[in-house]
Amino acid sequence: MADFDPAEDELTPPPEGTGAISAHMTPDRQASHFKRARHARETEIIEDYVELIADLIDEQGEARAVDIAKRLGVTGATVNKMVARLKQMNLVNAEPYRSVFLTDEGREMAEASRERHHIVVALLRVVGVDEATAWADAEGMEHRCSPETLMAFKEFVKRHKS
Amino acid sequence: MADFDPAEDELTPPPEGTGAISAHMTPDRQASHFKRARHARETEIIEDYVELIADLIDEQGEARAVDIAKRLGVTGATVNKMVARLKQMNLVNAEPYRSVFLTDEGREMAEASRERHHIVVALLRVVGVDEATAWADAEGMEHRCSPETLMAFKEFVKRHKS
DNA sequence: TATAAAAGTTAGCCTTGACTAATAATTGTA
DNA sequence: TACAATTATTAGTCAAGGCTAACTTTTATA
Ligand SMILES: [Mn+2]
Ligand SMILES: [Mn+2]
Ligand SMILES: [Mn+2]
Ligand SMILES: [Mn+2]
Repeated sequence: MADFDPAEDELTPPPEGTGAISAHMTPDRQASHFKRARHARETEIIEDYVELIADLIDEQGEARAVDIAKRLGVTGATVNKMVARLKQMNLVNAEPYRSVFLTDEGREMAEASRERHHIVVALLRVVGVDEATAWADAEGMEHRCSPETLMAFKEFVKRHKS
Repeated sequence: MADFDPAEDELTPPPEGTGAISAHMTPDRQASHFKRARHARETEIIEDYVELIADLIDEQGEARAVDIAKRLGVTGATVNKMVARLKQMNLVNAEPYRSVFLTDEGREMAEASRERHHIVVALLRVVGVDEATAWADAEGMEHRCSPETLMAFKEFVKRHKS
């Protein structure tokens, strides 16, 4: 952790040949892309949990561990441990044997995740991906799009929604 | 590992409300999306190593551990351990104190990864993402697009290349 | 050709995010 | 209200993918 420092993350122009390196893509800049990618990997699971907890609360009135486990396809033990982490991070409130609730911070993250998720699905649909595939692929892609890219997706979708 | 079985991975239609579940998005289907996503996370780092090794070989004639480390932004020790894993997986050939070479299988994976990487960048450019952001975001997104989505991207780019 | 610098290796540590198995608490039902 | 079924918790295990520090080998150069 603490491997990625946004301050030194200057976005990098593209290569010219087949490989990745050119005058614009120095080893250092490429390394910063990989660091950014590793950072995104770290937050992705947290985001999925929080978004799913919000979905359960909104759909069923509460988020029980057993339902979280069912929808994520993991065991209850895994959920239990992760909920403890989310609590530690002040994203949820949880008491033993009770269901899970979002803090204000958690709710905020959930809404943001949900919006990104939907933008990615919409973009995929607009460029011709079928609905089933769009929902499947968005589950991973959503975590790897920068705000800039999401904004571009949003505007592109708006222009091509017809 | 071995958590994702492509056979039972039926692609899933979308939700209707705000949350994720509807008649078409059952808990089971949503779980299969998450499993697919976890599977992609597992292979992503392997793909980055192999693609980078190919880049180094093509650009510099050989892939030395020190250069792999520099471009990935990790330590030499990390590269050493990972190269041992790649060798185990029959993706590279490597001897102590010598640089790393791709097996036929490794070269194949590298070419495929490279192509996906370029398709994703091209798609992002077409929908209005600037070049620097496109290269940064593609580093993560490239691993999370299904073949169906990549095909859609490819065709969309072809139609909108002008 | 010595010697210093650079590169590679190894051992040991850490966190994350899975798992199983055993146990405990809660909830539904006869 | 008992008791069974469901749900939650805890303890222990594991692999992946990072790290540092110490050491060895190779390579470059004085
Ligand atoms: Mn999501
Ligand atoms: Mn997701
Ligand atoms: Mn790539
Ligand atoms: Mn990548």
